Amino acid sequence: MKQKDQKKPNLRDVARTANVSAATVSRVLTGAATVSADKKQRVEDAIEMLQFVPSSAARAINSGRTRLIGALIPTLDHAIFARFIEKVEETLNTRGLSLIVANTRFDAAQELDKARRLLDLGVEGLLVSGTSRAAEFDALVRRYDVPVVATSCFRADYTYPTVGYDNAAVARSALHHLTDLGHREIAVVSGYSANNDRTRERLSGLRSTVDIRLHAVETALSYAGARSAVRDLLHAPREFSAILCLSDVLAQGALLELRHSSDPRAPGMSVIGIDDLPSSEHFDPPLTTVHLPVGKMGFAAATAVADWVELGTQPDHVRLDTHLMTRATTRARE
Amino acid sequence: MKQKDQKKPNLRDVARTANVSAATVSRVLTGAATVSADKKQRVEDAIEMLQFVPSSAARAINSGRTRLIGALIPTLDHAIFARFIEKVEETLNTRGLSLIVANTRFDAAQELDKARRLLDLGVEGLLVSGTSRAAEFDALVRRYDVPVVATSCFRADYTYPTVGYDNAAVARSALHHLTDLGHREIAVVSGYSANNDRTRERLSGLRSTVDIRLHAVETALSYAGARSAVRDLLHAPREFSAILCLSDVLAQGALLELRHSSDPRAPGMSVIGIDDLPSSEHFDPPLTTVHLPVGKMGFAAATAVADWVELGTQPDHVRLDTHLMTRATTRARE
DNA sequence: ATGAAAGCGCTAACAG
DNA sequence: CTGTTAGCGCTTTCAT
Repeated sequence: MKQKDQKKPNLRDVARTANVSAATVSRVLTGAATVSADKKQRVEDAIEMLQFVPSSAARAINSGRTRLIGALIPTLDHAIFARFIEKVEETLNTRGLSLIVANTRFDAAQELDKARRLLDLGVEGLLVSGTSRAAEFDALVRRYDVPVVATSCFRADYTYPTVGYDNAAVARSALHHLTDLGHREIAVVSGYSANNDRTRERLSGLRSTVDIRLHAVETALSYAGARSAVRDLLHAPREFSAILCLSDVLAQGALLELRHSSDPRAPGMSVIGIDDLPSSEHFDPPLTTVHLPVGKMGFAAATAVADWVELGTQPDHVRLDTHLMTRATTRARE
Repeated sequence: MKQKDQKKPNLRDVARTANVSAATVSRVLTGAATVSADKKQRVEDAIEMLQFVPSSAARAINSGRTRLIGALIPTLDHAIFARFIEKVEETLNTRGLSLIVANTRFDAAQELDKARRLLDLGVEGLLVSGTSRAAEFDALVRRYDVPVVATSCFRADYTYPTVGYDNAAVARSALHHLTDLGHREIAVVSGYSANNDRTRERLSGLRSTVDIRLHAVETALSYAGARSAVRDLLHAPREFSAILCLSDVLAQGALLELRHSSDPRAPGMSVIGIDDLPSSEHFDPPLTTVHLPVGKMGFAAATAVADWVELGTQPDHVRLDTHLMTRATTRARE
């Protein structure tokens, strides 16, 4: 009541009101050192009465820490990334860190831009997706000297530790499932590979196989994209008895198109996806797909950066296991 | 080369190497005042050679700004929230602000907790979802004195400005569509309302209508939840000719179950959703639903906090228009 | 145009 | 256990 309420009170004001030194106030704030119950009480009362809130900036300048981690992800508009980020946030929080998200829209230039922003904001670590980025990225990171962990892939030889699965192997396992069922002519539907190295890795895993005729098409990563791709495929002269979709969204879209289609091959067509979205299990029919442990990946990636930031030791690469979920959309070639 | 490379260089080091004062360095950093081309060049060279990066904390302490906005959202694991957040991030970025996300898992206690964290971190504004929150929330916000904008709803009488649509009206418009088609006995499938005020608002919009028999059930907000709810509904003695789902995930799940079902009523059953997920249009059959402009909402909400933070003027409530998307899953009662 | 000096709000080192 | 004294790294008057 004595002072004007115009200015926000600072620690010194609290000290004054509580009749103690600034150091003592700081002590009760950090909970670190021992303070007599009496003074502690007085300080807390003063804090309450002045409605004091400590300045995060001042704390940061002294501790040299911001407790912020930045994540550069292509988009949140895919269940798979959203789930990942959700788990990252949760894990970081248990480590006392907070998450700043930045969408890059699958664009290296935007990624670089946002990285600059985040670094400038003082993030203590960075999470990135995949392994292909702008040339200036490394220099930037070296300059700011912050830990960087790459996710959604496993590449023991990459500049930064990777946390993910082997995309080539994943695609291969889907392919093997189809070939084991006797399929020899297979259509491959993927999102555009130009700006997506996960897609490229998966495609490369496929290319290395012989004796099988693959017919690959790229389309927009959506139901609509998949439907039109499958429609085109069905109209093309090329034969195929199975469709390998490089992600579940595409596989679900393909399934919708096949059901809709009057093509005689449609009912018997095998379809397999990659991701194992929550919805895939309950789709009709349940989608055969390769399960990718995104939740685990989020946890592992967050743990890796957090450890690196806190302990200062660069973490190892983490390879996550994936596995085939055989459900109802694949069958032996007739 | 002279000094040991162990410590990170600070502005003073730059000043020394460039043979200018700290003030001058600060000037070229902020780009504010005029500095002679010569000195400016020297400073930039020094910055480059020392690989100097300014401290965000120090900048923050002086400017009193963190440029951080916090968003408290239930989950990222729903397309609808993910899309919203994506747009928020994008919009905030064009305003020079960054987004810290915190998931609350539909839990008021967690929301309060995370709000505390965010505020403590120094966010300059907060985005929250819906209108029901912990009692202590308001006091917390008042104390930190930051702008708060509530989204996903429109409530002109709420404590904080709201940016969203009228959930009761939305549900009502879906209902009207069904009643216009002659349906009189309608099953209503929703997520659990206990922890979700959007769901409660939608339900309340429904309750206020007479002459129609509504049979409401709550279930998990997923394909699986919807499927089991519809299965139960079909087995129950209660009759109905249409299913009103309070969100598209549920409606899609219901459709899957109906297709799967051998119940004679299944093929003729009308189904309507709310949300208009991107996938709903391409679903088979295309889902009739009420379109909710989440992207616009993200933009509007971000703009509202950003304006409030920058200009200091509390924004008005924003009511977004929704509209019925009549597609293939609803038909006149036979 | 430029530098000296005075902080911003807090924590930490050091006495006592 | 507690206060005093220095800063942390930067921006900002205020002279010059």
